[in-house]
Amino acid sequence: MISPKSTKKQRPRTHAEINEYRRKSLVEGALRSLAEYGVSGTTVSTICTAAGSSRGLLGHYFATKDEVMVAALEYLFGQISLMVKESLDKFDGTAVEKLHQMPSVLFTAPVFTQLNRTAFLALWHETRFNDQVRVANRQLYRNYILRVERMFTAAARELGLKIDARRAALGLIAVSDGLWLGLSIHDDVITGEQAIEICQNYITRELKLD
Amino acid sequence: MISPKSTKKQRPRTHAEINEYRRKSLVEGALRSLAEYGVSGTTVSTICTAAGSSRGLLGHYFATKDEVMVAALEYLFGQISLMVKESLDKFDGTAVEKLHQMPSVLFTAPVFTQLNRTAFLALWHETRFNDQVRVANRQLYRNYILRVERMFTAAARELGLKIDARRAALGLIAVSDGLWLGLSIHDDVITGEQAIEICQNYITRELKLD
DNA sequence: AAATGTTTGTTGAACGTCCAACTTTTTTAT
DNA sequence: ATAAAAAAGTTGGACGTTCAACAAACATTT
Repeated sequence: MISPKSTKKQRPRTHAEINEYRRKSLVEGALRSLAEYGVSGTTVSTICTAAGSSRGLLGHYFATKDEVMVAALEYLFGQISLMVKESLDKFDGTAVEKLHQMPSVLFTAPVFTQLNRTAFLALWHETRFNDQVRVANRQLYRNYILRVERMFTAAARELGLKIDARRAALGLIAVSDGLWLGLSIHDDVITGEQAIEICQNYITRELKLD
Repeated sequence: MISPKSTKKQRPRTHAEINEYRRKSLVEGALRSLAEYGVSGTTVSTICTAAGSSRGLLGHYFATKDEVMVAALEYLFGQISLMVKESLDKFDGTAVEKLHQMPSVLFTAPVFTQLNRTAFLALWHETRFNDQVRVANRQLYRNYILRVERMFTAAARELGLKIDARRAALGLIAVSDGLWLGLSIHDDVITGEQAIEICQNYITRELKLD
């Protein structure tokens, strides 16, 4: 059984704080339950236990379990996007260097954790079988593709290259998704370092740098 | 509700035939139930209904539901491997041409069907949360990597090239897995043709043909 | 004291497993 | 070759469990 995540800040007092805290707890609890037990093993009980609340509280914040799943997907996707963005912003370099740096961010902590990988796999499954989750994921996915596409466009402009930025973006996302999911199951087949190498190799060739 | 698949051959008579027929029916029923309802929606009832048998029969052929899942993964993986192998054997060409042809096989029917894609995603999820399925998948995956690696080795030898065949194989598998799973959710984001193009593009660059 | 947040109790439906009765095929005895 | 016995295959209901959703009671903040 998952134990509730230890809270760093002290327990919130006002209603506004409580609302935010509980919603976040429940969403994070859902992610941890999904990562631990999978889709079929995740129930309202396991989510609430992981969130450190009682069984019934979920109904206070979400109308249905599906709604929690949507919120969990948006939260996970948003957190990862934010972490990637922050890491790349911190990394001060050209557009080419930033693009090249991206796989390192994707395949190291705090993005590349067992929790994130496994929860992502479970939610990916949900995306196929849960209409609400699918709709939410489609939009997130579209935006993700656009962001990567823009990175390729910027890098190509820097190099004075003409490339098919969309195809390049789709390819890179496919490679990294494939490695993310493959690695989420078989840690012993590929290491994170190899994954980074494969992705960087892809970028290098797409930008004709070799 | 899924209707049982229409049988082409007439009803089997001998015990040996019946055993084979029923086992296959149940495994295919499991795949169709997984593709239709996902992991959480697949029950002994849905499997047996899809297989055209009564609820109780599953216990006669498999000790547990998990055992059916393992059999379903092995069956699906085996069927796809066989179809790819047959398509490539039929295609009479050099090792380079065969490798180049592989994505076309992976991303067109009868390999690239909604049933196969969706069942595969569901089983991939199972692989993470079901020990028996994970063990089975690990071996299947290893063999798959080795086969693709050998194709790259053969192609490189033909071209008089020195390449990292294993990394090339892992990369191609990652791309195609990513596209398979991405496409199985969002048909409108990428088409099969684009997926083939992206994979062939990867192979071309790995073999330094551009 | 009113509103909001939270826990606990209840309900009906659906689940997987088990199993006793039934049908069909195969073996044995004549 | 035929009939009886045995084995194998199949069915659907009973059982105990678990679930999501609902309802009611309790606690805390405003």
